[in-house]
Amino acid sequence: MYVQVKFRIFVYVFSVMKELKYRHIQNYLKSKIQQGVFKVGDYLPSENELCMQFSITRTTVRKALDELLKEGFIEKQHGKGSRVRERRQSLGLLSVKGFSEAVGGNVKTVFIQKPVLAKWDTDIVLPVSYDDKNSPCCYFERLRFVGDRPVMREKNWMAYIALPSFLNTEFVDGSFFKTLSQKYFIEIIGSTQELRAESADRNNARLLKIEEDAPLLHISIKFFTSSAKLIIYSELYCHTSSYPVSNSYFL
Amino acid sequence: MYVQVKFRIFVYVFSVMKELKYRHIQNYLKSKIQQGVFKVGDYLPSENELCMQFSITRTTVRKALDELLKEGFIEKQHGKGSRVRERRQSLGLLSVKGFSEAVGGNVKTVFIQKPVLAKWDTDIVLPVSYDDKNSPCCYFERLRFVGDRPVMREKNWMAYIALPSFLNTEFVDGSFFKTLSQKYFIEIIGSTQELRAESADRNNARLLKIEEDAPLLHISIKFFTSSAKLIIYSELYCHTSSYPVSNSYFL
DNA sequence: TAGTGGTCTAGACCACGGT
DNA sequence: CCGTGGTCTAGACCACTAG
Repeated sequence: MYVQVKFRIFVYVFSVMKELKYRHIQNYLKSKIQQGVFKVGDYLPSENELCMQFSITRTTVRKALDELLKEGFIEKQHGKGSRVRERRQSLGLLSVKGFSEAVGGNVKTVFIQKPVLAKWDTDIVLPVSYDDKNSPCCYFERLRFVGDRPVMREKNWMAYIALPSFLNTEFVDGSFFKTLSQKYFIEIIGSTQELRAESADRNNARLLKIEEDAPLLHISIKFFTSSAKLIIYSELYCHTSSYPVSNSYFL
Repeated sequence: MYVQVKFRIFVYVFSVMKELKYRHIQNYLKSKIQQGVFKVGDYLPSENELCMQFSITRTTVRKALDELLKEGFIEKQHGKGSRVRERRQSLGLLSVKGFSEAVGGNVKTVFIQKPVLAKWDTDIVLPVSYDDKNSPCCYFERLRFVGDRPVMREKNWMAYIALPSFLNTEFVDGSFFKTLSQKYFIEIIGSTQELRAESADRNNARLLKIEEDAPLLHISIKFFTSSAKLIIYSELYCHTSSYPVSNSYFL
């Protein structure tokens, strides 16, 4: 009896430690993508090749690829292969129309405040988690332009301890999310948002070059990431009269 | 040679006609859910039972259930079973805070215009598809309250021919989407949206009982459905100062 | 302990894409 | 024609839930 119990505990601990086979393949491929070994547009090894490489069956390989598909890292093409795709930014987050369409030199992002240590601001609308409040806070602020017109002010906060070396990091392609993915291997896995139409206060009016009291779209977002420690809080102020905010969802 | 070609055509037609086994199970279960045979909270037959009922393997049954999971019709519980869940309304669509939370008698929806034949309105922001423009148009308009306060005006258009008997249909639980699902077996499968902060015009100000020129959140949505013929165009005007619009996205 | 869903194996045949 | 991904079979063992 005693032996049996010990055995069961051992089995339990072992099973908790063990990484599932399909998770292993999934994480292996994901890290290769994040590291840029497999670039956007590249084809992954075929399912049969992966079977041989890892000595597993196709069912398991397909399960791993299905997960990567769900996460938006790859797309599959019958008869051709699985290809790395640009990860969907449409994770329930809204994009300013013109930021995706206008791919010429039209779009510009300017730092108003490069990442610095700061206090947790009362401007943050969505509740800041308890752990975050007990950490120093890292803050940065940007202004986004379409052509010469400022269309969005973006304020971001997060726990300093979650990204220690972030203060001195150069942004990859000027993108915060790309930086998180490629330098820290952290992905956005979810978000909650609140949207309001407000009147522009003096500061926003000045930055976005609109009249005070003009209608302004205020979006409060809390981003959850693959790192449990890192939650990103953002407040966006969008001048939507020429460039509405848009998004799509399918499936 | 000639015979071979005929044979291949036959095979092709056959394969096009044939419903995949997992699709068959998927559609079977989906229709039972939509018809209310399996209600929200009910457990579906176990995977092994479905195997026996349809004389197929568990792999195939699981594929069918995975699809239903992705579509949001069921949730799985290890060791218990697969349960019908309230289908996610969060298909990229935003819900007014308070409409989901306030489940008491607090929320009210009032028709300003019951479904009628109308013209395609120029108020529709997103492009109306060519086929739709050539059909008569069905229109209805509602006003949504939290308590006694009007918080959202909702205008809806769609092709009359896609839902012939809709003009005389009673809404299920006062919900348009529930009506589509339970009476027509049509589900929302995607949407695109545009959001703007605007100043309230006289009409919206009157209906929402706010001042003219107060900031108003204007959401334009195009819903795509499981019926290729039916696309729904909506324009929402939200008074967000007390009840912001919110949504969440995960995975 | 019985029944459920979760993972995995070792095959098979098919449809699609390009040579 | 061959290699790719898509579907499907017939098993096996495991972990979770509940009586």
